[in-house]
Amino acid sequence: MPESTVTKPAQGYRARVRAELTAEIKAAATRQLEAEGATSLSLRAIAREMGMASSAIYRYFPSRDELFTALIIDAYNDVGDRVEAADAACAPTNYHDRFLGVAKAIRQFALDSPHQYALIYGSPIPGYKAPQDTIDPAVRVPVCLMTILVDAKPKGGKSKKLDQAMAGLMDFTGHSITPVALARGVQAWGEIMGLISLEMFGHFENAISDPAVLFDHAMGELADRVVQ
Amino acid sequence: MPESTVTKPAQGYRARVRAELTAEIKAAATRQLEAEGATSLSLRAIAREMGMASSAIYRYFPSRDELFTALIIDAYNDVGDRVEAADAACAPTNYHDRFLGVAKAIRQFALDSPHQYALIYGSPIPGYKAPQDTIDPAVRVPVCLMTILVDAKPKGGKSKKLDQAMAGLMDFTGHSITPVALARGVQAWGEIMGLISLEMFGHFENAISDPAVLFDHAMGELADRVVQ
DNA sequence: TGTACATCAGTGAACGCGCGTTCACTGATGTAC
DNA sequence: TGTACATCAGTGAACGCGCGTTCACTGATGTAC
Repeated sequence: MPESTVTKPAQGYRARVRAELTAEIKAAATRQLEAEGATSLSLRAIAREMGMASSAIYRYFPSRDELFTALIIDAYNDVGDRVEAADAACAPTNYHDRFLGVAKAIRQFALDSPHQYALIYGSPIPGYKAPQDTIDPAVRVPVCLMTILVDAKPKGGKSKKLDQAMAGLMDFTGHSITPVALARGVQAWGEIMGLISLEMFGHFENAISDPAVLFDHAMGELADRVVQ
Repeated sequence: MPESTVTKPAQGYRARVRAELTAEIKAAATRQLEAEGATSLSLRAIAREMGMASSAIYRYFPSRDELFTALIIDAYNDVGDRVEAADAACAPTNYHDRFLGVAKAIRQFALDSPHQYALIYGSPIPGYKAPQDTIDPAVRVPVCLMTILVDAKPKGGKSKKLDQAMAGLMDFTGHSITPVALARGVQAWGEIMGLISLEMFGHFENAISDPAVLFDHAMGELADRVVQ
């Protein structure tokens, strides 16, 4: 309810209400995600929760898939924000802490938003094809990890085979580290995601009662190995 | 069509037909899984594919969830069979090869049956609660990995905190290796599953063009570190 | 400043579809005497 | 060996439900002159 604002409201009243409602729809969708999982997310249920006609959703998202895309991008940006913040909070040359902070930030994201985690790191949604716009948000986490790795200037042997197999990644690093060192980074990324996924998806049941302790131990050991 | 079998057919004709049809339903369900993903698996579609009334499925599986359970158990047993076979094919004291064989067997399973892989190692199916019967098949892979680890008698420090955090696993090993060594095994399991999941779920796109080369390299390095 | 028109948000009914599950039923196959 | 009965597989209709999406519409908000 903007009354007597002297300055013209930023891009108009309607645009602001629209942005708010768009956010609200995404919030309702997120809530549904948490209750039911990704595949059973329904436009009608969202509309119901918001007290509007189901057809009204189409003023904000042209289809169910577009809504999915928005949720996926938000999830990637959430974990991306956390990871970059954790990284930035460390002394730039303290690679060990930077690595550890990033790893813990990813796990914390998973614990805080398990369904968002499953949405982006679990099985792909059947029938849904991620558009190009998801790529940039998606790579923020690996980019952050690889940047730490490159900064740490790790040693490692050469390997023409590996070099070719990871051509895309090698280009990204500007060939400033060797393929074996880079592979170690990818392995670390794999170990982080693997441990978190095993935990989140129930594979530690009856075996590991305190995953946090194991994770922290593992990440300490991993950081020693990869960026020290 | 069993004609004039002298011996009485094993547990009767009907029982055999029944077993065959049960298998056929699971096969049709698997085919659907491959085409549509886990959540959109429908009893009616299976019945349609098999040319029978949708209600007939209920003679074989009392509900959709029971069918899911059967598929999940089959998937765990498939990867379990592969992993145990790969392990058994190695000289028992060649821990390096045993580890490598097991890791490659898991990845090969994922490549051969991506949707089965997603079914058991991806996001949980919303609304589905895995019953007790899935546990035994589910632990075959980690049990195999941990057995190799224990056989290799790895060194490693003590840690009361880790010991407690992994109490269940420690009990399984009969406390024959230290918690730090055991943690290294869990880390290895995490790295295997993480690298495969990143690959299968599309996170290597544009970065790693030949995941097989990276995986084999990583597993060689990992085996050196864990069981050598 | 006031008027005429264009844009937009939201409605409610409808289309066409698929789903899991139940139920009373018909025949065929097995079992007991 | 033959008969009477019980068991089982499979049918087809029905219940009650939810879904994504389209469409013509009503009012309210913005814009141009």
